[in-house]
Amino acid sequence: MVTITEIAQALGITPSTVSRALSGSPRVKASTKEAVLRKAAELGYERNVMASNLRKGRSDIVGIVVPRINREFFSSVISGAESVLNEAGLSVLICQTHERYEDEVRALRTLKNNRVSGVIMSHSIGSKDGTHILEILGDEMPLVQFDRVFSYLRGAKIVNDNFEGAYKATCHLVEEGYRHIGTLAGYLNSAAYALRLKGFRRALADAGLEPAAEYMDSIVPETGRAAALDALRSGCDALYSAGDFSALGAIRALQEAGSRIPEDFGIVGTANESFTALMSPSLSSLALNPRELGRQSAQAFLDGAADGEIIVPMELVIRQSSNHKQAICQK
Amino acid sequence: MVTITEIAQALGITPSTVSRALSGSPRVKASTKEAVLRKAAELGYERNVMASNLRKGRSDIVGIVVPRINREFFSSVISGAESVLNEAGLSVLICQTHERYEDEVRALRTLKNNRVSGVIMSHSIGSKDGTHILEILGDEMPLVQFDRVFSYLRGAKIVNDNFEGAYKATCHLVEEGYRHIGTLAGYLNSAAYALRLKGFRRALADAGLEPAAEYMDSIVPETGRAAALDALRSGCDALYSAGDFSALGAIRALQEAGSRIPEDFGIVGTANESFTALMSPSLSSLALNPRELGRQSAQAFLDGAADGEIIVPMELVIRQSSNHKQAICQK
DNA sequence: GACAAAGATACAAACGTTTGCACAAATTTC
DNA sequence: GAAATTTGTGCAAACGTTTGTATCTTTGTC
Repeated sequence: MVTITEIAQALGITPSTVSRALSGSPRVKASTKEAVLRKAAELGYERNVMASNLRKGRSDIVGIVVPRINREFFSSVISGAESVLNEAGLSVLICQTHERYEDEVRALRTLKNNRVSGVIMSHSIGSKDGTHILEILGDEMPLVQFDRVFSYLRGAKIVNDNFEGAYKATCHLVEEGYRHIGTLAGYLNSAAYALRLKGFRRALADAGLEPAAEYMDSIVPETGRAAALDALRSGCDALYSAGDFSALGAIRALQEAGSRIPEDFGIVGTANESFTALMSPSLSSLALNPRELGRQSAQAFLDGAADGEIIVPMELVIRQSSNHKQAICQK
Repeated sequence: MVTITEIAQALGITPSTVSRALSGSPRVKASTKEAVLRKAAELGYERNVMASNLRKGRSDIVGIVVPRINREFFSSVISGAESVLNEAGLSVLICQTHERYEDEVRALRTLKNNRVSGVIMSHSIGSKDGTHILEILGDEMPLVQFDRVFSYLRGAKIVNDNFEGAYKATCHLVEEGYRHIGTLAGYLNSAAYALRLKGFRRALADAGLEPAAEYMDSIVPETGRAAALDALRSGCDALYSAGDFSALGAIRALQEAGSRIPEDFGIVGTANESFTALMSPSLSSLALNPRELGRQSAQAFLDGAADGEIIVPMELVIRQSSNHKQAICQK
């Protein structure tokens, strides 16, 4: 492995100058800089990152901590963050917590030990509060939280605009002509779901309507089925679901009950999971935009991870399951 | 940040002994070792990984290079590998190539510069051959390839048993009573798809049957639709698809053409994408087992990444789309 | 009790880079 | 034209760990 010392010897100058030349310091003459660059290329020099890190006291690595990487949402966030960070010459060290507090602690310690230049994370379900995070990271390490955030911690927080998103989704159902609209609201102990419910209610209130039904169960297909059948009995003609999986269950149940979608019943889900486009009828969904969440998180880190919340808009993807007007017209 | 030197001073010994004590060298007395450990805990010492890496000439980081992280297959591989590597005290540095040759080169350089202790990768579509990989990594760096492998490179290769898997899937269709079986074979310039076609043919040959049709298009829903309609016209009653998306398209087309699945027509896909379980009818699929691929890749690295191929079995997940016998019986 | 062998620790030199400070040369200022 | 400023480079000390070799201490052996 060729070092800056060898380059220096080859050119009859000192390692310091070579170092400065390579890092583009204004303190070295243009001609020397050029000579160094040429020599470096000639010898196939590559900076020893470990030595550099040691001297500088930090690495060019950003740690990302997520519950699981093999979830489309998280992997897309990572993908987005990685793109931005790579562009800035930084690499990404990934840790999974498997939703466990212990693994989260271990991951943060690993990152701290590797002297990463910052941490971007979404905490695990197992972490009931966030005190351990600052305990491990200390006061210096830049911290960016996304999606699942402890709002009382220092640093930047990047979240979807769940209120506005749910508001838009619900308005869409109203505009399509549905009038008895209910919701599958999901776990209300999560801030995201609570905001979606608020957005739903506000949209109806602004339209002069009452919520036709509110189901606070978890958002899996089974609860979707049960809620949809109940909603049908109580005269609902549309549902906004805070998750796609519960919306899927709802559609199946409604179809089996002989209800036509979107003619008789409209549904909008949330998350824009890949299967939503593949179903029949395809499912309208409020997209979470995870890549953008990742990009913004990375950018927030690059900008210094200052305290504050950045809100990323959600996009409503309209598909067959809520396309009431057009379905009616075609008949 | 507390260093081994401070621990040494506090105990009146030298940094060397502290270092050895912390790394569990047999050359230090049990009592000293214990004293060091206690003092280290007391002062909250944490090893400076960068200094350690510099001295040792390598890091405790393994690089993983994949085309895209936000694909279920790759993220699951990473997840599996990460689990095993973490267990062994190693961290994971992730790079995406976005299927581009240039990004792959850049990623490998980054890893090389970070002096990772090994590379686990699946090459991008843009890499027509693998010479650049060894050019960058040199002769020393342990290399493990998975799924998309250049077989002529040194190091370990972990691949699915595509032949055996397709064989099993096709046999399953035969056992269910279908007799005019075709295939959506996919891109044959990829080794995986070529092997699946071979497995398909062998299974039919062993059952004394002829392939009823073979479609060599890419495996997207659209080609699946077209192929399925053609297959129906030419008297097929089943298809093995080398991808789930083409199988999805096929099912939709067949349903629209009035064919009942699985009563009139059976289908098995490949990859076990998450949507396969959510469809109606649900799609039988040959699972790729990416987590296991990841685990095996990590293990192969830990074992020294010796030359050779490790073949991971695929699992056939039987769902409604091929459940001919039971569907018939129920009537 | 002397001497060898082993056991435990100390010494010191790396690893390759960065960076504050010093210094020399070139340029500007009055 | 001397002093002041700028510009470019060299010197040397870090950064904190690891590890080969040397040294000291203990134990064992005859």
